[in-house]
Amino acid sequence: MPVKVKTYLQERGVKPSMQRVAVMHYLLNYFTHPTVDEIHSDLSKSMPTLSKTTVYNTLKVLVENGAALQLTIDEKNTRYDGNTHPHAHFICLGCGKVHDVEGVDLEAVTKTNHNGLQITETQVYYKGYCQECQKK
Amino acid sequence: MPVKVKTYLQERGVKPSMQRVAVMHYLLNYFTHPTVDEIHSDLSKSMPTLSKTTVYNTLKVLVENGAALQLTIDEKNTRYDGNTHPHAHFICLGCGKVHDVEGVDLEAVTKTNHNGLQITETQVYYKGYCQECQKK
DNA sequence: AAACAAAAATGAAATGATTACAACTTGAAA
DNA sequence: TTTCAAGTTGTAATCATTTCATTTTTGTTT
Repeated sequence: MPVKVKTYLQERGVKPSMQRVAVMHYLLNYFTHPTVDEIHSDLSKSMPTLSKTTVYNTLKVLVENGAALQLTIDEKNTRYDGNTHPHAHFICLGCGKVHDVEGVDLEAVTKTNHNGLQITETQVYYKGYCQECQKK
Repeated sequence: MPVKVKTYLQERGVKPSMQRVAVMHYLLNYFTHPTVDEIHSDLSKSMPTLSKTTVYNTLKVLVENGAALQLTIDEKNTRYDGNTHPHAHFICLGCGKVHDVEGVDLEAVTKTNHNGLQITETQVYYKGYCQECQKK
């Protein structure tokens, strides 16, 4: 771990409770773009009392403080990403997995003049089929 | 109306029932990126027996046949767009309105080499504050 | 035109993600 | 150590969406 998760949260103005550290730690180690359910059920193994409400609350706090990204690429479930560096996403319509897409210059996409709109966030979503699923 | 909605649907392989024509007509006349609820409650005025399930079914058919776009820019509600020409979208975090954003070259955004991913759709979403809401 | 079959529409009920809320716990400050 | 605000928990409510059985419509065949 490069930086302690506790410090990571404090630097972003998030009080580091045990539960918040656990969720943040999860997001900084598994870049699978997990759903609330996945985070909750995985963490429950080592923290049996962790409630799903807390996972919801925590993710809300993390997103509000720029410590996580909220993705709406998947119509079924909101997904979260601990990688807050701007990047695009791809969802496979075959297997449902979400991947990062590097090499898309989001800065460039955003810089265009947009008629006085004040843009705070840019999301680029691709849908299609991953290499695995193309074979089938 | 440039082309009859009935013809418009037939050209896209959608059987033009009364309900489908009504929904498609709505999307081709109101580019407000409406929710299912908005479509249903507006159309209900002139078609009191229209069920919300039918609106859901119809929108699914329209999206599957490329006659409408489904937007997930708004976390609360799925929104639909009768403008299927590729374009970016903006949602105002103040008032919640969704606007089209012209001048973003989606072709260019998509053309980049993405490691063998087969991309069938690209969505570009901006979030922020519209001119009106910036004043407040 | 009657009979039929397939497709579409309907409304009620079920599902499932998310939110609201009241009670309980924790941890830092006085 | 008492106090208080913030955080956590579990249950219940909410609300968008889906499922499903029934009814209606439509087009086709006799």
